[in-house]
Amino acid sequence: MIEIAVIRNNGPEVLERLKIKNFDATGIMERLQQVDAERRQTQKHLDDMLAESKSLAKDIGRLFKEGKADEASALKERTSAIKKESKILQEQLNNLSREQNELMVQLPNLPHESVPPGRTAEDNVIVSSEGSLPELGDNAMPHWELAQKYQLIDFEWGTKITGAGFPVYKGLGARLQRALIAFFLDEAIDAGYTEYQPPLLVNEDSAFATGQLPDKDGQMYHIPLDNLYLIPTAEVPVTNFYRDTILQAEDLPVKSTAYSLCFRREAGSYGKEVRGLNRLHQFDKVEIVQVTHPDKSYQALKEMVEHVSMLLRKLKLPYRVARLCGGDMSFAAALTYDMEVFSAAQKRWLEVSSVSNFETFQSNRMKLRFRTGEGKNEMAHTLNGSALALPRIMAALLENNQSEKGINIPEVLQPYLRTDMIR
RNA sequence: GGAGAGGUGGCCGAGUGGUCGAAGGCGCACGCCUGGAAAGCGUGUAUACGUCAAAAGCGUAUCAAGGGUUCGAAUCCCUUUCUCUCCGCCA
Repeated sequence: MIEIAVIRNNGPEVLERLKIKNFDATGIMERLQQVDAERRQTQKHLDDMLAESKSLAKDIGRLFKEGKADEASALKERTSAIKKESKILQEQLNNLSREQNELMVQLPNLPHESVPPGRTAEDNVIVSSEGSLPELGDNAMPHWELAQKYQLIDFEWGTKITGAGFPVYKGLGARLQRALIAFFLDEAIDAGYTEYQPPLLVNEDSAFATGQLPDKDGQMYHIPLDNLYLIPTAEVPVTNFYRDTILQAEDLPVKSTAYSLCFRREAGSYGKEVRGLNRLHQFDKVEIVQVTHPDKSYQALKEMVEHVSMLLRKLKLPYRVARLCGGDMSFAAALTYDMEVFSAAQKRWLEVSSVSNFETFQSNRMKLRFRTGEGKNEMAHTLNGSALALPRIMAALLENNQSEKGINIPEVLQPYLRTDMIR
């Protein structure tokens, strides 16, 4: 949620910046400013009224004690009149607050000034790339064929048990998953993150706080009986650890990491985009999350991008980093870098990580603050990134490292997998 | 799932209709004391919104949440929710 003070004082700028996200906020902003003014006026009116009522009640109490029941009764008339009026005002205030909130929640986060304009992924700006693209022979196989050949994944079983998008990893495929998870977690721990195992189901408040609700309602699996959502990313539970919290300045930055399963309905996806491991309903991911001082968040964003880059270098995967354009960014993000690896047999760049700074957007929704040195409470900044999402990493590893003899395992994974090749 | 008990400030804990944002304690911060520390003493120590250019100050709300009774509610009533204990079920 954008802070109300910004909306109140910098209206034109808000409109301009949201245009970068291809969001026309004119109508919402107009109404919002109107509602905000009305709300404040109503509250002032109500507060004054309640103040009078309160002081009258005190007088009445005193008069009763002094045995002046007649005088007290006279005051009661005024006080009950106030009560009637204030009830109406209270209702108006509630309605205005609700409307204000409903409007606020519809506004996406303001993009950072460095966000390039644009509509689709085509308009993203590649800011760096590293590693050379492997040249595979004509008989190179895509990962789904390799998975079949080496008995690593059974897509059929998954379809039988659940449906498309729920693969069954088996044998070395399952072990490779586990190796990657352990590797990613160990690297995150070495980088100063604390490991957590969060719940995989979250309540409405949590899903709202990180911005999945109401924006992405249809993208999450929902369990109506208990009104819980399956997490689309560990970002949701982990960031929500600090919902309704006031941290001390010296606690910052808070760095958390978690491995979790992620569940996404991916309604509307089809075709080669979803072939094999490219897009799943259930997948594994290690997430890194930071809560930082507002002055430090862009430094932290840089570090997180660097951390993910380091992982990809260690895995010897060619990758590139894209700064997302306004149109391709998520609702809640102020600045996002996508990390893509080259999947050599598919000859495609696959997004394996998305690292974002949300500034105060999530903090404001979840009331995540910190106490400054001067003893004031301020919104903290939140950030998160995948480090990393497993399926596409697996796809690229299988495709890029295939050979006549088998699939070569990168050195860093060998101790975890206890082999150097899948044969 | 059944029965019962309970949710008060960072923590513990008092408070069953009247000046209560809430005693007392702990913790924390600052000051005094000390060679230094501990102890001791003193002062301070919630959040949100509103008012204000801003701060101070002031106003309002908040004792799980929402509603009700009353001139007045932490205190009485209703609903919801969460926690705990016992029973049942169960990895």
